[in-house]
Amino acid sequence: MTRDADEIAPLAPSEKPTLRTIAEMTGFAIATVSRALADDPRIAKTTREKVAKAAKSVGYVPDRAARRLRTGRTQVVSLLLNTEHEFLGFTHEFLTGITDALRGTGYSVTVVPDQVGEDRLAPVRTILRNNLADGLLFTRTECFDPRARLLMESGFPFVSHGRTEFTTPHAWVDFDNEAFARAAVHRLVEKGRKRISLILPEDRFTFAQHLRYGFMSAVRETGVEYEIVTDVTLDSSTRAVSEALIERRQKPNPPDGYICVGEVMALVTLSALDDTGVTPGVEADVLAKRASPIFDNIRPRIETVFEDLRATGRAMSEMLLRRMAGEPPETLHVMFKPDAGFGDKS
Amino acid sequence: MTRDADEIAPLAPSEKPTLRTIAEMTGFAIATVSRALADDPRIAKTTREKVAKAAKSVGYVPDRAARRLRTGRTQVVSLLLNTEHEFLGFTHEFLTGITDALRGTGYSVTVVPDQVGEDRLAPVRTILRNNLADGLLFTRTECFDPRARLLMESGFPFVSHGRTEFTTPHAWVDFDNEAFARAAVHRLVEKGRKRISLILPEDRFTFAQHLRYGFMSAVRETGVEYEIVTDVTLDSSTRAVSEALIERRQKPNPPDGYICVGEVMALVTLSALDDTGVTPGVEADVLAKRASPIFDNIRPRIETVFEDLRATGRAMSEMLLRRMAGEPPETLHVMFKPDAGFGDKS
DNA sequence: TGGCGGAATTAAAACGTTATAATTCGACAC
DNA sequence: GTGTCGAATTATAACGTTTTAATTCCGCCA
Repeated sequence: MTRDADEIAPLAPSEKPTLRTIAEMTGFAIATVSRALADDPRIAKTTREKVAKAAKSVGYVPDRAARRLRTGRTQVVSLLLNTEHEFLGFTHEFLTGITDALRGTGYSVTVVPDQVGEDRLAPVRTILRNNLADGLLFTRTECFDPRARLLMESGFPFVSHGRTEFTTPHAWVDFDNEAFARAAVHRLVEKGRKRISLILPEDRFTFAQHLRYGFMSAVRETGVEYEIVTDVTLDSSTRAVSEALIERRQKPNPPDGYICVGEVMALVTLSALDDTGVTPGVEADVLAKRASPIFDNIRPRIETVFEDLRATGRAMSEMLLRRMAGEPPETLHVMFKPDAGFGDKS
Repeated sequence: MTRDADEIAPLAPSEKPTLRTIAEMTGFAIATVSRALADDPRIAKTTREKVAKAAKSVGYVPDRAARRLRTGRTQVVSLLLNTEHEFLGFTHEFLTGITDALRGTGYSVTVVPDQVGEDRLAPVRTILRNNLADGLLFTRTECFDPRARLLMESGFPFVSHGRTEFTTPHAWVDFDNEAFARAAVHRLVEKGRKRISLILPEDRFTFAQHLRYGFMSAVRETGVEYEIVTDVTLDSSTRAVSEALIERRQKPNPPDGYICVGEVMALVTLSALDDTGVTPGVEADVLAKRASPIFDNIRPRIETVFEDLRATGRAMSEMLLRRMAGEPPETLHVMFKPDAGFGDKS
């Protein structure tokens, strides 16, 4: 109506600006403003510019609830976070990578607890049914992960940390645990170790298979003796692991090389060795995968391979953004390789 | 219209149930259903029951976007999470406590990065302006924390981890760092240590004051020698801290007692001692505050005090719920005390 | 018989968007 | 002049709630 002048009307006192505010300022209809802000080419360029200017001048930012109600898109990404085990740097690094990648995209991250013991599907179902997110990230992937299956069936965008054994492709980011295990065995043999011990995750996790395969094939290649600790897994309590390790050392022919998947295992192993009077680097060697830079300060120094979880979180988020934008999952995966060799510095 | 029968109509195929669905099933109006579900006493009891039953039978759950649009409440709690420093167990434990306490309340947690280096207010402003949450949690509180100030001015519910020095009351949860520092000094003196070293957080953080005060008063009480490391703070890089510690040991009259605020400092200190040929427990002692249970596996064993961050996260969330429900902040605070004394087991 | 009060329910508006389906209006062809 | 087309804009409905302000209806009193 009052669109004669080229000037935009001054903004109303101090109410939250909405499309209507801008419409009144510029004299255009709400629908036009909405389209103009979406940069719809069907709106005249001059109009778009005028609207953009007005929007900026009042600091307009679209109401998420309204947009969400209308479009059904939440602008939220959910992270299924394991809360029962110890992770040291894991959670922190991973989360940092995720928020890093999502910065400036308008997406926010919500954290949803994932108890491996309980029904891992429950939180996923809630998210799907209540439409709480546009995409999902999760860790600790199982070979036939029920979450992955449900999400694939529902056509819901997700990226898993770790692969599955499903034939249908989905987006994933993984660390090459097979290569890690293989390299660790070779390195220990190189150091003259004769009997190598490994603690695995529970079998249902995909990376248990990768670790086992890498370990076994390197063991066969080198002919070194080996043992895979039974009774105890990566998820056992530190106390249980510690007891198992100590008990083993009191029996004949104990291992002299230890491969540790993660810093918690490494610390437990080191303390168990210490408690049984074994000096790492002398009578035995410990090799570990670690996610936290702080490990440089562990004494005695041990050789480690660094899994960059910040980069992992970043990669997963970027992938999820692409999935949510409609990109098909076929080519969306990244495998992080262990760095060239072991070393306590890198 | 068809409310003659007492039976509720069978639900429509497989669409997302809404108030309208239930209204059609029961024959009541949407408004009635809404009220009934809110257990409004102005609705007849029998009606409420019938509606509840129908809602349950179709698994109705209110649409968050719609509710949010209508009421302005987001059902979201935001956590300002520091992403630049190393925290080992901190983030994981803290977050676990939060999700724990929020389970079943309908609130979800979003994680927002908080870079101490950058403008710490920016994320808060965004949250306020865009109405992204109903409440806020943050850590690493400063004496005159600008975030706390802004939030108090805006009347926005929040709980800080750590106190401020503002006169206006606000909700907080804190660990008694003063008592920790005091107890640590006394314990070291008890062990026969003569010169005690402490690394503090940057001055602007409130807990720096508490630590300093506890430390200094115990030092005066006992008459022990002391030094507060300059040049370096809790937030310095591990490398810088390590170098400072090592350098100090090469000068005359080095400390023989170290108080470490957090496991990162403890590890760095232990490794620095090791690197300079000092055996903890013999020529020097290290005492630490820790947040992660894994520290039991650190060798050499050191005495620690456990700050339960899971409980902290839980307490903060519960408090925030009460704040969001309108409870005034005056009485909302909890101080966690260090456990009775030092010990490597508890 | 008429009116009144109160309990129970409901119609309708609103929250701020987006998308569908008009509507306007000038230009241009016939 | 009439008709058609297309570009630009707009009115309107809808998303699923909550809440204000009716409306219905019954019993009861005068």
